[in-house]
Amino acid sequence: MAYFSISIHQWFRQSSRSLPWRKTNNSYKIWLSEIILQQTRVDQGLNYYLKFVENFPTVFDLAEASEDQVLNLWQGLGYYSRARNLHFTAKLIVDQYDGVFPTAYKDVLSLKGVGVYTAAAICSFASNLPYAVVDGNVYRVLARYFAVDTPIDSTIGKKVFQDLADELLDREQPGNHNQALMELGALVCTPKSPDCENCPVALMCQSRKEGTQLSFPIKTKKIKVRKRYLHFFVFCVKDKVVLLKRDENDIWKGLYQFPLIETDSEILSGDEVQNRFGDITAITDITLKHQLTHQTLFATFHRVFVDEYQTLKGEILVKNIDLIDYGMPQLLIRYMEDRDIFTL
DNA sequence: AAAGCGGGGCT
DNA sequence: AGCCCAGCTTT
Repeated sequence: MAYFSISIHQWFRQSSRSLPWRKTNNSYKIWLSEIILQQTRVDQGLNYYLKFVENFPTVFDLAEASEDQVLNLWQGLGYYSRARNLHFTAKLIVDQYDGVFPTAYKDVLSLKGVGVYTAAAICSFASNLPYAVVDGNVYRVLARYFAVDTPIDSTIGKKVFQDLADELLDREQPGNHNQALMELGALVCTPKSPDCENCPVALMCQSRKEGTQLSFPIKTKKIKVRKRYLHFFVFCVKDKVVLLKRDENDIWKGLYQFPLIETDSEILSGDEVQNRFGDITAITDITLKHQLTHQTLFATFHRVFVDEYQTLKGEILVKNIDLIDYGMPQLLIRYMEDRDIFTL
């Protein structure tokens, strides 16, 4: 076997973290862990994984849950389409596969929320099938090891790195090989300060020879952040508040929020409030800044105290103590905790 | 091919 | 403030 694979295997046996999804070959649990970990650090996803396994021990339990329950449990983890697709796929596996998680790569890849990385991960971890994973860690490790200057965020780059990973794959134990490669990226070949002194393949690492580790991997696209101004109206109706579900293709789809007026600047005119809600007395509370990857949100909260409220289409009245059961954006959770709205 | 989608940790 | 994370879907 090749130097690279032998070296990372040995390192992996000695230095890998003990993680719950590595102790099973239950493809349901492996699938669950992979969806949770998409674009998410292990430290952040671990508790969610434990919660989900506890609440939904089998795919049948997940399929029987409501989407609201699943989103509520997913609350705070971000990229909520993952939760909606997870639930959709659980129902599909029960309906179309009698609850038996598919094994063949093409079947796994066809599942909603499963792309080429996740399909390769599930197939190699659960069934030891020879598919090479390419995630953010793999891009970084391979780009540095071979000093590949092809941008990873280009179509050609994706192919170059997938081909490289395919060639490098240890076909005797693809599952261990894939995990070792990713673990190396997560623990040693880290983005900002790689621990080359303790890297098992430092001897043959091309970028280390050149001292150019930090210039890899190459990315061309820059993140552009747009500003948004959100005015939330917290209608307090005795011991209840008004919520509605976000159903647009926008951030937080599927989560619940307070009635909202979005504006082009921080200015909200009285006319806009009048047109939307009629004659109300709103007390402007506070503006919170909330940073998402691609958006900077300025959320101003207005409190409206009324004895009665005629709900409009899609709106519901929820007791404050029951708010905990609704999946809501982290920004609103933060506000409600600050104002003790959960217990009001 | 490019844009859109969260939240948190690290530098 | 910018970058990155066990990426995928939609446009």
